Amino acid sequence: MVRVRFAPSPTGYLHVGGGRTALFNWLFAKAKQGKFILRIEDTDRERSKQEYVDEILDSLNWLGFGWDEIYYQSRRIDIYRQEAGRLLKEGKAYTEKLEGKPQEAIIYKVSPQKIKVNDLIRGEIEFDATTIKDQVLIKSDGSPTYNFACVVDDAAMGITHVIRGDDHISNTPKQAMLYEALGFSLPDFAHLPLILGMEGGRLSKRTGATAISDYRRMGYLPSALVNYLLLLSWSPGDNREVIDISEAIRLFDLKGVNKTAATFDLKKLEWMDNQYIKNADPEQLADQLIPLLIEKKYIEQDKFDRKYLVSLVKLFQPRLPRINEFVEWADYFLVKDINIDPQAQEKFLSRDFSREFGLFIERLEALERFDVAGIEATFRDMVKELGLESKALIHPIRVALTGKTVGLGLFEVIYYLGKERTKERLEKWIS
RNA sequence: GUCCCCAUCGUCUAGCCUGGUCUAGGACAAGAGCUUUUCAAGCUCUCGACCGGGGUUCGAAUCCCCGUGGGGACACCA
Repeated sequence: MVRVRFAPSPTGYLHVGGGRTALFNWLFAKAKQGKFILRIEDTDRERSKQEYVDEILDSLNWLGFGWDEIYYQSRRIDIYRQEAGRLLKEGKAYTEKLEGKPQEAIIYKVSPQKIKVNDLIRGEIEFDATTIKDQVLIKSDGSPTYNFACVVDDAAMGITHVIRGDDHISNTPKQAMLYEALGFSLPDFAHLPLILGMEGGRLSKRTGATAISDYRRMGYLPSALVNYLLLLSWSPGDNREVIDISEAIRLFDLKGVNKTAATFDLKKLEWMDNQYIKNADPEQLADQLIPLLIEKKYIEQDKFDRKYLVSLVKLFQPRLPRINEFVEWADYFLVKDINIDPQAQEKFLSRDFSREFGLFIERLEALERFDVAGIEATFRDMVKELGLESKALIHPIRVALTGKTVGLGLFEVIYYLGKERTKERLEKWIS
């Protein structure tokens, strides 16, 4: 049975690279009907924080990667000491006390040899152990080092496939030696290419958000982020790109993972997010928006028209790159006093429209069927009578009603704004 | 510095293993146009890549070597 693990260290938030590693592990487990194990590598007591553990678990849950088992290394210290003691007894390790350190450390004696590791993604990689120095197993404070705890745990937890970031390649020979010394059999290794920032090099705060929780906060749909991450260094082999998670489980294979580092591209993520927003349930999107709208004071808790909100969400769904954008894009449907973009005003409302706006209000008042088609028909008639081009009036009205130069079709705007609000906003421009 | 990994459009990638069907395909971005109303939606089109050099071969994006470039790792951090 396949058993894989994701082993984050709670010394920081779960970042995009970690999320992708978790995804591939989880996917591999699902595809092979194996187990996905979560191991919190919290042996560094100084830097490990409970808040980070919470944040990592939250992010993983949000992404939808449930785990079958969870372990904390901090609770397994005895096991590591015991295993190190064994190596000591067998003469494979020695102790050393450094000046200023509380106790002796246990150190593994590296013997010169060639170490070959087979990587499922890269094939055979050879290392020369003479370039590797003796490895500390147990530090002077009694805690294990990363490489040692990792090996002891992977063996103890029956991990069959170690799927992790490329940055661990150079740890692999060190770990391979420890497997052998401890008498454990080697798991399969698969090193995933790194995710780079737009300017090359590591994804960093400078080049954009790095934490999964940042993307959550910005309003990306987890399904879209997961789909985007899936496409970084993996491809189904054909041209499919929008692949939901159940299809991904069916298609995923380590063979489809390529060796090249991928650059994180926010534009494509936005496009992907829009693909998912389009197909999302508007009721659910509305639920997600409600707290934001309340915070903005656009609506009041339990005092708003939910049906109306949902209909607005539907209207904007095809266009939103992130659901949170709705707050800025649809504000004029929700607030009493709209903000008018000064440039838009300058461009479209610099002359006097009293006559046209006044006439339009009259016609709307007289309109029998106040629906999109009716509004459009009456507008077209009026424009014709005035001998104007429709766009000569459409843009100024849009700016007066929405404060923006871009947005929905004007007649939809009027319909959803309603007769009264349309009138009020147009009247402001009549002198 | 030492060790390791990688190399197809600006970006994500297909093709590479099993050389010919590749005048290299798709997507994002960008640009142009259409949509008797905007674009931030939709549709159409355009731009745009096999890092360089040597081999091997009738033939190389595909195989081999060297160079160059990029990335990663070299802690009693993980």
